[in-house]
Amino acid sequence: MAFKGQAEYSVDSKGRVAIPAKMRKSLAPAANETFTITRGFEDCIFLYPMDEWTDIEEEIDALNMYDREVRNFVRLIMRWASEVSLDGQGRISIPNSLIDFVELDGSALILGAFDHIEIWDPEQFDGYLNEQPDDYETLAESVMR
Amino acid sequence: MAFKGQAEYSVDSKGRVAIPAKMRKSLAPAANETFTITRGFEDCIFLYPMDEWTDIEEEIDALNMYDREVRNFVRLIMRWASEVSLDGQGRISIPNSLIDFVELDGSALILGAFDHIEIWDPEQFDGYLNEQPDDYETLAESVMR
DNA sequence: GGACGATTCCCCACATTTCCCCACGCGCCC
DNA sequence: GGGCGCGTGGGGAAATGTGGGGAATCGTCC
Repeated sequence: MAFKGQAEYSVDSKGRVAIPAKMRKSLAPAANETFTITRGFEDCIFLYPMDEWTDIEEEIDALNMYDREVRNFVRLIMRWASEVSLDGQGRISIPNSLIDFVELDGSALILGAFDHIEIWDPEQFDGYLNEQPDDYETLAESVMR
Repeated sequence: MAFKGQAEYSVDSKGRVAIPAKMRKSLAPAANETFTITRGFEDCIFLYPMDEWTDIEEEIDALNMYDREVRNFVRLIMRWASEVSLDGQGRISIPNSLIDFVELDGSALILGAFDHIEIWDPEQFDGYLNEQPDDYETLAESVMR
């Protein structure tokens, strides 16, 4: 039940974005139509269904908070995080802080990314693709071994 | 039910600060709407819900008080500590000593930091962020392995 | 020992924001 | 071609953050 596909949807004046119906169908019942939304890597937003996020929390819980680097990381990941649920129309509302952070204005690119969903500003994503030094085939060789 | 998110709220003339509703909902019933507030690491205030603080007390209890370093640490952490409870409006009042210590004036940044809540002076937090040598992605690579 | 003052605590009221519900139109699928 | 599902937009009600006031408590000074 992994998240697949992409779609470009509008972000309305209230910061709401629809989650594609196909991705909604990939949601485990245990997720209870609820996500944890937070800052992603490389200037995008991560959307973890509740059941997946629980695993991440367990990993964080196992860290040693008396380590300075751990505190830095925990502050960065948790300060952007919040819980969001689907409304009756299958949308979530993105916190203003995250909209500013990834510079969303008007439209958003929704990406299925296996265990989570990503939200990008379409232009930022174009820029990200162009920055990639390695092509698809080279990446596959080095990652999948 | 970890603490997530951030908010910038005002500190009124009586030293009161609201705790964001979302964080209040993450409070375990066992915490009984009560926190232990104390000096945090890196110039901020730590706010531990009562149930989490119990764990810390057990850790401290296990330390060897005949060790000079242990005594120094215990003095530092305990001398700033006190118990605070939420009022009818979901606020706590911060002891004057801690307000002076982190140089709060007028507004405070409330951070969810997994097992506790942090209170920063907004400018101090900006300075802290700028001091960070590593970016988010690098930190994640070194911490989460 | 009593009275005064300062401080703390609790309650009430307002303004803003957030959330939830309803309604419309396009497009896809049957 | 018709119906149903899906994405989009707006409005009303409840919850949230903010400020102030009054009563009880504590400590201090006379």
